[in-house]
Amino acid sequence: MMINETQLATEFGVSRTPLRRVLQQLSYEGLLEIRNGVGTRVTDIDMKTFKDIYDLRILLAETMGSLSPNWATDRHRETLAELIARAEDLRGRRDIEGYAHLANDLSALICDLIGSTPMREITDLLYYRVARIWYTFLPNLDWDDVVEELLGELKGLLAALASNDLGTFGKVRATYLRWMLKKVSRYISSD
Amino acid sequence: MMINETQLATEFGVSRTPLRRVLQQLSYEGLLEIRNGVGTRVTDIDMKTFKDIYDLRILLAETMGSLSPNWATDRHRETLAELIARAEDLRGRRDIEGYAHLANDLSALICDLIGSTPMREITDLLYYRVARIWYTFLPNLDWDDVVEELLGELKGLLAALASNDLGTFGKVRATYLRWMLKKVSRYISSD
DNA sequence: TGCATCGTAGCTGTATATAGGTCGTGCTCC
DNA sequence: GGAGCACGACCTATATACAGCTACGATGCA
Repeated sequence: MMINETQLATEFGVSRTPLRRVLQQLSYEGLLEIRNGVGTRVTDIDMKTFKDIYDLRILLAETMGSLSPNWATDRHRETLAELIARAEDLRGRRDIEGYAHLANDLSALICDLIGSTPMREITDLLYYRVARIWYTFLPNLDWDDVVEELLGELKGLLAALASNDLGTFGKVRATYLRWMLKKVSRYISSD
Repeated sequence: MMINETQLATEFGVSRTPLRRVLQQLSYEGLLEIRNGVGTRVTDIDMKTFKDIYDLRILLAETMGSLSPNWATDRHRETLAELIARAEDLRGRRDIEGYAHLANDLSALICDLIGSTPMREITDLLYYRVARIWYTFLPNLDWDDVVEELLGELKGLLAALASNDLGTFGKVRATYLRWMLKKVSRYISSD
């Protein structure tokens, strides 16, 4: 998808200057490619990069328990319980946008449990870098399968939070990430 | 240290626009703090963040052998040999700027051995985020001690490269990072 | 003398005109 | 007919003027 600065600036009701500030940050985060004289386009991602990012996310998830974790509070547990309710609501109802919002909120919750600021920022960055790719694959996967796997993760995460065990929490998350990677890899190879 | 956009733009012979692009990126990387109506200042770093970043760098270094490493070439070994020569030249000659350049080049060499693009970018980012802090501590440390430790690392790295063992390479690097962290921590606590 | 308030200097944020770069198209020349 | 070159449309990059924000100090009043 191509992006036109003037057009987008008009659409948002601002001038090109603040818009460019945002575009350049997105470019820096790897979501856009800006080429002088040509245009700006949303990057697509190759399979190697996709796997590299997932490997890194898995590594970070497995380590989140040992690198200055935050203390889990009741608020975290309540939020997670809400997410489980929303996930159960997704059963049988093919709502990709709903799944996306749920995944975003879950990512935010997890980041909130990471006490190390640089690790939190990187975890957040890597999530948004592959999220959009994952969503493009979602329509090709078995919906019930995806929802059940998500529910399994959420319940595992809540159990870990209940005993305040962020080590296990990270391990559960890593398992889920591995599952996602495997799911997408299989789709790619069969493409 | 405070930064004035207009002044700095004049100094570099460009207008404020491209300068601001750079400042905003540095701000995004956490090296600057930009406040509307007030000014832009170089951030200083608290000890917790410093330790968090080092913990993360150590983790990444230890994992660089297993997460899609690049193949070491003769060019890498030659460059490393040059770095060793430069380090030996530093013996007895208290040249902090020379040490800084050496460390930068070493960091670039290491990043060049990381095949995973996101991991390489993060490794690079984290290096530059703490490098300037390290240099402010350098004058307070025993120079010979620092140079010998660096030489020890460089030789260890070269030995690992010789047998094309990036796992060991990362372990050696991690050991050096731990030493740096310990050195600075001790200085902080005794301050 | 203490305090509140307002003005102002100086900074970053935004808008906009202009410059510079890239690629496609069509003409020209071989 | 084909290759090469010049031109123009369209894009991002930069320069610059102006608006908005913040901190601080001067000033007037209690």
